[in-house]
Amino acid sequence: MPVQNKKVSDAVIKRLPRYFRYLADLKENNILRISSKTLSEKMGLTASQIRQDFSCFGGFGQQGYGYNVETLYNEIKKILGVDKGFNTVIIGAGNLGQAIAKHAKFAERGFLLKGIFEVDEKIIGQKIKNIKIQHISKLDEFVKNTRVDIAILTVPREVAAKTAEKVTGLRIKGIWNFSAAEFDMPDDVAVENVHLSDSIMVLGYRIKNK
Amino acid sequence: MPVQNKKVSDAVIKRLPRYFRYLADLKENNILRISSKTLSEKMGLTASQIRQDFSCFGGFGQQGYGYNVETLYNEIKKILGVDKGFNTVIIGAGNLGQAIAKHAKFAERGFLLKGIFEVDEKIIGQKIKNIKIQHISKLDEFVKNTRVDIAILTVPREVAAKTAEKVTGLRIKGIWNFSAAEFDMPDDVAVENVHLSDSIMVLGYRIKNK
DNA sequence: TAGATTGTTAATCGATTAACAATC
DNA sequence: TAGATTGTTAATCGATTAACAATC
Repeated sequence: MPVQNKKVSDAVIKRLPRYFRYLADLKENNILRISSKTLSEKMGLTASQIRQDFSCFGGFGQQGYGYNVETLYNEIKKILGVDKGFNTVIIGAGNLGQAIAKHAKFAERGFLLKGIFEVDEKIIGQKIKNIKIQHISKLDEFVKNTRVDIAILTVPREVAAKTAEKVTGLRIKGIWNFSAAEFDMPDDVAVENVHLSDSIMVLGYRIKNK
Repeated sequence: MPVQNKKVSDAVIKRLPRYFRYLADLKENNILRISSKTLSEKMGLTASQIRQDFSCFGGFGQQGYGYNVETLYNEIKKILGVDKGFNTVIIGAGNLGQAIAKHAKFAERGFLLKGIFEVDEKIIGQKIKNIKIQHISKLDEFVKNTRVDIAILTVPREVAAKTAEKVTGLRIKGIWNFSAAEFDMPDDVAVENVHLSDSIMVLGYRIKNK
């Protein structure tokens, strides 16, 4: 059984979704097996790194054969928790919050949107994907009835920290943060920042220095 | 003059926007100077790393004093190219494309939206921030009249690679890619991927393994 | 001046790559 | 079987951290 004994490094974890995408693609193209060498050429990695990465979780290959695409896909799916799925709520139904709510891809990947919360009365009551946008004050009651794994934070910077605190108080264990704020959270809360401004600035730098 | 002789590593570049954010914050709070030690505590880095990072660009501090916030802010701004600014176009005016178009923050950071392009006739002709959404076929002519540095790609995965090629053919030097596709580009084109699905999957992993 | 703090060189740590025995 | 390819151990590379002379 692929038991993960020593802590897996961040670098490896960040590559997992990329492996997952490539394997989904191979699967779609009815490719049954793949060697670390072939995969490395497709992905622009070294074969060595691929084997090292997978071996963190026990290794799923077979000498002389390579990896069975279906098996590997399923294993990574399990490692990422996508097989079990996660329930999410969006907090902040502005432009970005609404765009994310409407994004079909997340559901496909096992991230199910269960609720949308806002403070702006003009937006509250509207429906997105058959989910009625509620006032943020209703969140407490909501989490009592529905398991919520992830809060997607698309609120303005000024209220982000406060909202993050509120959310962790409700025992939500993960925050997907789109606000420009950063916050320290208790150790049992996972935060993943999507700083779009940072990302485009890195692009700017690269253009300038090409 | 802070001349950058040897290639600056990716790790450093990715930290620059974060420094920039923290410095903007310090500036806003009328803090005039800061030492690497104090900044390191705020940001959760080591003072050593901060000094190493800045020294890649020549070093902006002074012994016994630390760094002048305003100066450092301006230097990083220059390094990132934010002072000169970048012109952008959005290609794909779906939910995400529209949300990005409406996002005020990018303009503040020197990324000016100049055009929006689509294929869906139902959307074409609408206006966002006083910019009329045009058919993608108008892009060629558009770039003849307006300098475009960055194409923001919010098109479906299936057409992403083709669109990226089109864009580079028009001499646009940077692609901010939100589609799940990946593409190899000529060396003089910079691509920055924002794989939202990857990001939320990493979060899922972390929640599961806390 | 004395204390503080830089920029840089050296040491350490961790991640990537290479090599290879094991084996399908 | 012989060839292919794994998982893993060892070597290398690069990034982070520590130390410290220089100096404001």
